Amino acid sequence: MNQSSPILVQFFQQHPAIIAVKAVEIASVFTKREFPKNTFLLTNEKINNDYMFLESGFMRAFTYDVDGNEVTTGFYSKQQLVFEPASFFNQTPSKENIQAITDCVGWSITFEQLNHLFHSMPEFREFGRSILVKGLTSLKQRMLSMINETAEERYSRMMQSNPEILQQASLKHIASYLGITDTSLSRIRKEMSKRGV
Amino acid sequence: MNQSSPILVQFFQQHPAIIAVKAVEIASVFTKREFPKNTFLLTNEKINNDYMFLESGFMRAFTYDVDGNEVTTGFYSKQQLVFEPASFFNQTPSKENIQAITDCVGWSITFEQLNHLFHSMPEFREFGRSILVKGLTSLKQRMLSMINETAEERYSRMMQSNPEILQQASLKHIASYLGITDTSLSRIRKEMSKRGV
DNA sequence: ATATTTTCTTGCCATTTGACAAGCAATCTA
DNA sequence: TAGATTGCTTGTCAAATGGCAAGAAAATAT
Repeated sequence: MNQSSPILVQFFQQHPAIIAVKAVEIASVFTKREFPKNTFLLTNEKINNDYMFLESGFMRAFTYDVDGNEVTTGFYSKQQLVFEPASFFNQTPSKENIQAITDCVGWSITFEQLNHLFHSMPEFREFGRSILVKGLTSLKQRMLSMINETAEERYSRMMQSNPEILQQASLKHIASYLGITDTSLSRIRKEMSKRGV
Repeated sequence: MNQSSPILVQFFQQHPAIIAVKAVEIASVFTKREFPKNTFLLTNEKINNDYMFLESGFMRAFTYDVDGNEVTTGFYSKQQLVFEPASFFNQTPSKENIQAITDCVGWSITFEQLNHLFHSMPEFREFGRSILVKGLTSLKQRMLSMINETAEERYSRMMQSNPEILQQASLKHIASYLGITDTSLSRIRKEMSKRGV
């Protein structure tokens, strides 16, 4: 059995269906990974074969639009799972890149290992499903935010709910995540500070 | 064993991991449901307890924004599964409504029945996972479309990929799905027809 | 430390989209 | 069929955001 991470064990134990002993068993399958700043966990066209828990550091996912510009599709801070569901579960080439924005430490398993855990542990299946459902829910929320709110409101909301993003990611990355240009975001920041926010 | 639907059997059989005999076994658990035009499969605050395959007809899901306006979150045509993942899988009150836009016929199972199938049939688990992954993937795609494309491009894309929506849904429903006002969509239509599209 | 590159800000102007209101068309209901 | 409701279009104007370019600031490399 590998050396394993107490933080990882705790992460699984948070799930209502997973008892302590099982959390340890699950965590023991994961392998430690390190990603220095600016290196990639996943690059375009490759198959995502890491289901990775981020223990420390900060990452972002991005893809390219038709004009070749980067579009940030997600930010990941510590204590989150980092993987691209379509590529990982279908074992198909990814359209996304996942990059370490700071030095990162994580723990990962392969597709095969994950399937083995799913097969042998019903409670871990439920955990896995809840991760997908959570992903869907938060993406739906983000979609509604795109439809109903102005860019400034979306930015405000991000400041409140994920302030760490503002410290870690560049304005350009944040802007494309919010669906605006970096120019507009700069102006929004200015407006808000002028009004004392 | 219930009377069951050949269309439903075929639907499951399309999945690579599911063989004919299993498809029949799965389909047999589903119960026939009918929804006259304008009736609801799910309403706000209720727990979604139907994992439903739509055999014929057309449905839409919507929620309300802060000002109380309806926002269409999805359209469902025949041969698709209709349910709200967060409410169904977490068994929590739904923030969405799902309404029949035409008379509909479907086949559904409960949360309990689904879990039983997941538990007893690994291939159905895989099917279930692929449904969630597909949902995530198409929502991501829609998100990118919101970020990178103009409303006209989004509308064009919808005309190409889901022309049946244009025949079934009202302009207002389509507009809020595309993230614009009905007024704007009306103008976009006019512009496009002026240019001969 | 200096040079170089990247990131951020700002100005000017264009485009897209929204808000509101009015009118017309289509549909439903009694 | 008349009346009412709902759905769609259009006009005017305003707000939000983008495109482009220049410069300032910050980060990075040599």
